[in-house]
Amino acid sequence: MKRELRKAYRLMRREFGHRNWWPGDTPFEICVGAILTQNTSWKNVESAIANLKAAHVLTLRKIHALSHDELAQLIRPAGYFNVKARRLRAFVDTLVEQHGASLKRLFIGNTTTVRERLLAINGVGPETADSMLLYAGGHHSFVIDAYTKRIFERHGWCGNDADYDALQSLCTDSLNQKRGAEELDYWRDYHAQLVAIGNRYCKPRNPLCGQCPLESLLPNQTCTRDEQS
DNA sequence: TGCCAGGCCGGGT
DNA sequence: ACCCGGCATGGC
Repeated sequence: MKRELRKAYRLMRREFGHRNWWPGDTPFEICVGAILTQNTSWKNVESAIANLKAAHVLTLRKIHALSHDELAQLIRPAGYFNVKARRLRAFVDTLVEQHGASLKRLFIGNTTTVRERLLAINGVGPETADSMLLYAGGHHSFVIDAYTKRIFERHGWCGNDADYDALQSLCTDSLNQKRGAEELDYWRDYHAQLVAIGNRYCKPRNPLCGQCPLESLLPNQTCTRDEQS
């Protein structure tokens, strides 16, 4: 199993090259993107981010100063704009009130502590927290998402009942052969590769297309659909 | 046209 | 401890 997961990376990497992810010019922008992309396609998030940039408000202080309605309208293309405006505010409020308006300070400490800190913010769940930790904070915290679950389940690497923590443990325990910056890059790119696979090949209702680089890892070539049971 | 997208929260059992 | 409805736009 562990070997399978590492082999999967080599196959994806061969197909896509190093993804050099996450889209975002600054750590703060990455955090904003992490909240905006909740249950939403990245395309819509790009347009919301573009609005924030065009309005020159993509900074901690500026967002902090915006009214709810101003913020909500700017991020409208990302969907759930009222909810997400509230969540962005909760995030920047916490930064300002508890961490001296400094992202850097938010990320100081061991990964477990910082993760708890993030999860305590209303609107920041496991995936959002791990995305911030891994891509903005430089912490070794593996990101699990809907793609990860779908791909792992399809390949028999987890059951239908696997929850976030189970999948994260699986990844962490299987992909921890490297150290330091090398592992950080590995985990960042691994998740990026899964997203690429998910966007390209592993859609919910799509059968296998015969093109997916992970196809050779399937336990049973005759099993071509998600919903077998 | 309906279904889906890189979740998370709050209220009800 | 689960289960579920709600949240909303844009792309195919």
